[in-house]
Amino acid sequence: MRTKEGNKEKDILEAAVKVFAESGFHRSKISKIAELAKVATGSVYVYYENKYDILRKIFEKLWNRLHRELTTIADDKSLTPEEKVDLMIEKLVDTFTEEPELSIVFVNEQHTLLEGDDEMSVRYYTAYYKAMDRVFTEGIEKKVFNSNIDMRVFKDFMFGALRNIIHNQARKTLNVPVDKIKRSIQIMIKNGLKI
Amino acid sequence: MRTKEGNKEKDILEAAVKVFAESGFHRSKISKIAELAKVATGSVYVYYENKYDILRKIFEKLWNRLHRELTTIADDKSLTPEEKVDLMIEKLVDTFTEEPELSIVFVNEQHTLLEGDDEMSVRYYTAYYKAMDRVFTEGIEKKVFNSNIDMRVFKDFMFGALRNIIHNQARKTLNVPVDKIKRSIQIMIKNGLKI
Amino acid sequence: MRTKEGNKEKDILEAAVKVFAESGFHRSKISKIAELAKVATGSVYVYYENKYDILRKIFEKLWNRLHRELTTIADDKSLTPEEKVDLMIEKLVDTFTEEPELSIVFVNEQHTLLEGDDEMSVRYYTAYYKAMDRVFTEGIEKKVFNSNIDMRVFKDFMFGALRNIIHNQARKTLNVPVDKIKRSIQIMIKNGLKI
Amino acid sequence: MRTKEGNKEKDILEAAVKVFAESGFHRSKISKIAELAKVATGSVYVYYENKYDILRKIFEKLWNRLHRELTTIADDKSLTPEEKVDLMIEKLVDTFTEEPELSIVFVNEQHTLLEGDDEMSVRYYTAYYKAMDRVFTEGIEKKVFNSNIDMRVFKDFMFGALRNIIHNQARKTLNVPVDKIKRSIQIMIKNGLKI
DNA sequence: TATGAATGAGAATTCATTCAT
DNA sequence: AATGAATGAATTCTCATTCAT
Repeated sequence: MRTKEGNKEKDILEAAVKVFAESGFHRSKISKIAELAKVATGSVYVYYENKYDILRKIFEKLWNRLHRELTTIADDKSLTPEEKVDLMIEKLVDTFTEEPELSIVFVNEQHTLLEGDDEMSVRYYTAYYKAMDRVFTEGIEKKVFNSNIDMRVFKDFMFGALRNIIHNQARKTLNVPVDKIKRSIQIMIKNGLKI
Repeated sequence: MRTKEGNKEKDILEAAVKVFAESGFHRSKISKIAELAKVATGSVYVYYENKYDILRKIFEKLWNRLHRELTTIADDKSLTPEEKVDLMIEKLVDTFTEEPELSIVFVNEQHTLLEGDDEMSVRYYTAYYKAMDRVFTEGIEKKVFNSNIDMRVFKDFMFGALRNIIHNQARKTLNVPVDKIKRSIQIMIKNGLKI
Repeated sequence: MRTKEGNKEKDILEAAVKVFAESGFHRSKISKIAELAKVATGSVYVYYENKYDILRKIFEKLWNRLHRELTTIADDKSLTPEEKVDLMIEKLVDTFTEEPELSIVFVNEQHTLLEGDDEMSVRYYTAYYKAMDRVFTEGIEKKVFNSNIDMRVFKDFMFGALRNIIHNQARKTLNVPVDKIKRSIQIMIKNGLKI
Repeated sequence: MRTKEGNKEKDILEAAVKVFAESGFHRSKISKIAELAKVATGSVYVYYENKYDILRKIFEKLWNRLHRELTTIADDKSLTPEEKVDLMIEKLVDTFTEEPELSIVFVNEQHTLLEGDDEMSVRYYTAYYKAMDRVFTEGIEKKVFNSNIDMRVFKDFMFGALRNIIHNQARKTLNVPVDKIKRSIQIMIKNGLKI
């Protein structure tokens, strides 16, 4: 039986996530990715322009997904800003917890991506940060969030915090149940450290 | 005898920070580092075993410094846990703000380091996280910090948040006055998002 | 698919024999070997692990051949020990005379090989010396060879003598017709062996 | 106490023999030789032009010694040709047995020497082979050696045989008492040479 | 499309040699 | 003479990419 042709592109992408997570982008060999995807080396170039293009596609796919999900939450009129923050944290933690290898690549190769292509970082902020922006701004307007906090700092803060937790979770450095993680983050973000 | 002229060892390390920050570890050429340090290519190998060894030394030096500074704060008996957190944030933001290139390398090449050498990550947690541990634990004991927050999550959270902010600041992506950054973080950490 | 064109593996090996004979192993450049084999530098590494691996393969091939040929003679029941010695000398002189460059490499790089890999020298004695052993022992038993001669000394003696003659012949230092060489050696070896 | 200055030159040469024997000429580092000679790297160049020059001096010294000793034997009018051959073998085996490292260098690096300098090989034959020549010719004239043996083949034969035995003895591959070695060689050479 | 053999540019590293002291 | 820090030329090997089939 011949497998569906349409699978090769996906197989390669999934193999790449594994290999990039394991060895880092620069140490990863195309031949290794091909082997894992059960495809010939040359076939990789049928679906992707070059090695860097594979990385770009990995990020694009993930960003699109996150954008869609976070936007849905941000735009939900039945939720308060606080509930939105809660849900966004939950969604982000879940997404990366389900695909640890993807989250490792996402964290480790962010700068690899940005070094190569600047137009990328623009889309990234556009697609990914905008939803957070809106929730934060809404919270300020509704006077439930502290206006002394700079919005840009908040976004980077929250994103960096999540990133690191997710990453250490994926690398098995941190070993805390997912629910405990979510709750801890939610408390810190919303209420801070203090009782 | 030809005695040591100037301080080549230091010159090379500083040049490496610049080059690594600019191009990333893997794309950086030893020849470029040597050129910037005004030294012959071969001289790099008089002082460092190989390219990776340079990176290791950069991290070691930084970790030692952070360890010393954070420990001093954590051990200061005249301070409350809340004041300690404030000071630690201030110290970290200052340290990296003063050396943006160093902070870029610190964030971007963390995984390059960990891939190559596992014993490294142990020292890293030991030297760097321990101070935060103590302050957090002290806060819980003195009932000023929320015991529903998991300590490990807190450490990764705070570190990741700081890391990302510092990094974006260094990359000029974020453009907020240092004081505003510090204050925003301090509020979020201590009081959370809510008013 | 791009199928194998010609026999690059063999071309590279033959080019290597020429280059090693000319310049010695350590002074030989892979690029030079590739050039002579009409192949790209990188192609050498498709077929051989590294430079040293090429040398190993050269020796392996030769040893296998000598082993086969000498064993055939040693096992021939229609021959007396003296006739066997005669034939072995003839075969060895012929083999190396036909491929002077190979014989130069064989002599000059023996120690290069042994330095790098010890398991090699074992195979070498096993495959190569065993045939001589048997003939010598047979001659002692049949009382046609002098038992005052130590077998190990005899083997090293005969092998070293042949090696040097062959080598100088190949280097054009010695300039004696092949038949004269064979006859001279046969007289020396056999009259010396006789009781 | 300061050691005699005159020793450095000798110390370096002796250290070089050890290092060359251990690692082969090309893999040997000047720094290693200097270290073993308890001398600074730069000092090696006070006494020797370059690495190759050290090797040359090692060979020159040995050749001079062998030349002197073999010539004395060859010119001794109280000895028969057969006795001379006996004594020459004894002298050669003794010389190399006493200094195994020297004999390893002598065998292994012969071609290194010849590749670099052709004038050398001339001196080598002159100084080293001439004595053998005379004894062999004398034996033929006195009708005690077999005139069917080509003189050039005989020299290469004997030299190669000795070389290999000495070498394997030094490398501990061959493990036969020195007296047994001498006697075996003497029997083979002389009985083979007799009419 | 699919293949995998072939390519060759590129970079790290080594180490003999130099030279300022 | 003695030193050892500094040099930089030289070469192996890697691996993304191409291309003939």
